[in-house]
Amino acid sequence: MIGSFVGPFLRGQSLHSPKRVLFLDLVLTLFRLNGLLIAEGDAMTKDLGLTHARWKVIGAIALSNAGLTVPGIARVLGQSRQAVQRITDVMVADGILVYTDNPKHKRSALVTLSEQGQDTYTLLREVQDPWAIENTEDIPIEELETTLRLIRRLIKKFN
Amino acid sequence: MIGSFVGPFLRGQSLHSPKRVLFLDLVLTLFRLNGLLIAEGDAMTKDLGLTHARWKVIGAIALSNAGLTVPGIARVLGQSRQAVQRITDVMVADGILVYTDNPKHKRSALVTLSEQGQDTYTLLREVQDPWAIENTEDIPIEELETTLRLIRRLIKKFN
DNA sequence: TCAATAATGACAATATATTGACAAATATAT
DNA sequence: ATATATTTGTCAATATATTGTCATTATTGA
Repeated sequence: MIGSFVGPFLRGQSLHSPKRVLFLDLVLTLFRLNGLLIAEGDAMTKDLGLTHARWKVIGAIALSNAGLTVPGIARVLGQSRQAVQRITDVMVADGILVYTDNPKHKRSALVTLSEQGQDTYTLLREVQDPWAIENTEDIPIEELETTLRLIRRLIKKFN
Repeated sequence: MIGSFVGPFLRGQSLHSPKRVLFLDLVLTLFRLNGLLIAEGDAMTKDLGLTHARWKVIGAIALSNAGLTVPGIARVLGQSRQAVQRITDVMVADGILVYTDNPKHKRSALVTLSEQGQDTYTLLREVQDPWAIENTEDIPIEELETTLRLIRRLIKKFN
């Protein structure tokens, strides 16, 4: 019974097209890597008092050129804005983040690093940079670019 | 101050090496895609009474050649075995999964699809296959292969 | 074989995330 | 301009996931 379905999207492709299998395999593999990356980050930041909910937010802010709002961070991280709001509220209370005036929106503040937050980010970079360099040492830059482009392409589809 | 650190891992590479930036960018992008994929799957399986915690388990079992135990599923999904144990217990109670004897381990059962579970999987395939084909239509198979190989390579590093 | 190490199930506490709802602010289209 | 749709903050309920612990089972290495 499995595999007997032929729907309107097939457009002549075999249901057992290698691309289909490849893609489903990729999805499962991405879930796994996601978990491992979180574990890597947590291990890396253990001494900094960070959790993945926290260093993800810091990373998102740091990598953004313009400022980010709470929903903006949520979009970058692929999470609900409520989850991000929760952790940013805590981080503001802890003095790591600051809500600053957003000229483009009356209610939706920009989330920025406090002085303490910038210090934390400096410490984060001190472990993150060597980690990033170490783990890409044997990977050709072309493959990284191809992968990033493909991931972005998928994100565009699912947005 | 940021960027002034030069540690033992650099091995002659610039701290601002494009690979480093590319990689950190990739990591953030993977987090985002992870969230979008979960949203895609949830939307896709809404009518089947599945949640991402559930269809992930079903997908992991379906894509495995040999049988999988609870910790095995957890490894494939990059999650804690306790989280998987929780959801498989519920799914067994719901009649979707069955714990079957594991010849290789006295206590750690193999998790398999019940008859109802196989029916559910058939329905899942009926939406998942067209989805997979549709979303890879414009993507060259070589890029999918390169990406999957790179993701696997990273997984191996972090295992 | 046998001691040491790792993996597993079970339970509990906690953290994180989603979903739904509603009012206020913003963006969009006409 | 103005009506409509979307976005956002907030609160609450619920789902999902991690972490820690301990006894039991498997695996590994000497």
